Amino acid sequence: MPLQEKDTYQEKDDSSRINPFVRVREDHANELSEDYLELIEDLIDRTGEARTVDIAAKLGVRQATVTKAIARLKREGLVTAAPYRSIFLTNEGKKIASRAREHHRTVLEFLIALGVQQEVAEIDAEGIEHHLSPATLAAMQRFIQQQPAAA
Amino acid sequence: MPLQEKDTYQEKDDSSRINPFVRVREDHANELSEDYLELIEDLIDRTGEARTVDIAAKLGVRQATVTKAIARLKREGLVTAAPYRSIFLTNEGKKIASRAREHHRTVLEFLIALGVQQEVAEIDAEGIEHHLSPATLAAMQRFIQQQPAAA
DNA sequence: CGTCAAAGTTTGCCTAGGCTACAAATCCTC
DNA sequence: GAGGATTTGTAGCCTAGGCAAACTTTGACG
Ligand SMILES: [Mn+2]
Ligand SMILES: [Mn+2]
Ligand SMILES: [Mn+2]
Ligand SMILES: [Mn+2]
Repeated sequence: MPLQEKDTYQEKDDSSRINPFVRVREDHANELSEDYLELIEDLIDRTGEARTVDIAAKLGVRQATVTKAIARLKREGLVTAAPYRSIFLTNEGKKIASRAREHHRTVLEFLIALGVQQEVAEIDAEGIEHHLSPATLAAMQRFIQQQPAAA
Repeated sequence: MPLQEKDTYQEKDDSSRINPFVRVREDHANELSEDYLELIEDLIDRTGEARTVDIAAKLGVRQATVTKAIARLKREGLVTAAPYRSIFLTNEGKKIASRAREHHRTVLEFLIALGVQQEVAEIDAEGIEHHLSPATLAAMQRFIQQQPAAA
């Protein structure tokens, strides 16, 4: 067998610890799904339907890119969509969308409570939201509570 | 000319505003460079040299992946490296490394000041650090100052 | 109802960033 | 100064996620 016995993924005295870089790559693997699902839910709530063209405009990508991504989400059982028709979330998709929306809201409120200007907070939240452990999210919520909804 | 006049990248009444999703994609395009450069500087400081095998172990990837990434950093003028020799930062590379390290330290201290456990903070910081506007970074620094270096 | 603009899809291309398998160079160690 | 383990590099493969261009479908409306 040509495979080496010991891989070099982790130092030995480190084998039980999470590698932060590995965690970040995992976060990024989920990021696109989360953003799409949250956005689709949002569009349905606010405009009645989720169309390729609107998703593309919001995300700043071309429609072809959205079509391809939707195909993947369909494969993963997170959305349903018939050709030339708009997009719907499965129950599984709805769960992820809700969680994503919740994270997003928490980060946004947290940054604002911290004193960051609304518009900047909205930009930064979009990236940060995918990299938060439950403990960090909890700390952010605690902080929001403690703040007297400042002026 | 087959190209459509109006692209759909931005809604019209929105054209001067930054699209958060576009910003996140830009952040991610810089992320790998920042992490590599920070790590290379770290290894040089702590062990005397930056070797492919050690970079791979730290990042949790295979050596072949590192070799390819280093080739890209070389192309971009951020590192120098002769075949079978260890890796060095250019001045440009050092600048980015220092900035990355600074961001990293700020986020880490901030999360700890917020009450997040050290180990969790170290994991989350690795992802968050790439998504921070100057204003948010400044707010974090303010918060760190205000905290009495709590027990 | 026919036309045509808007929306959606398909195809083919590209880069980044992973991987394995194998080849080559380096460098301990005796 | 061999020889073998370690390290580095190369080649080829894969997926994700972008793009443009061309094609197809839908549906509004005159
Ligand atoms: Mn996001
Ligand atoms: Mn990220
Ligand atoms: Mn990082
Ligand atoms: Mn870092």
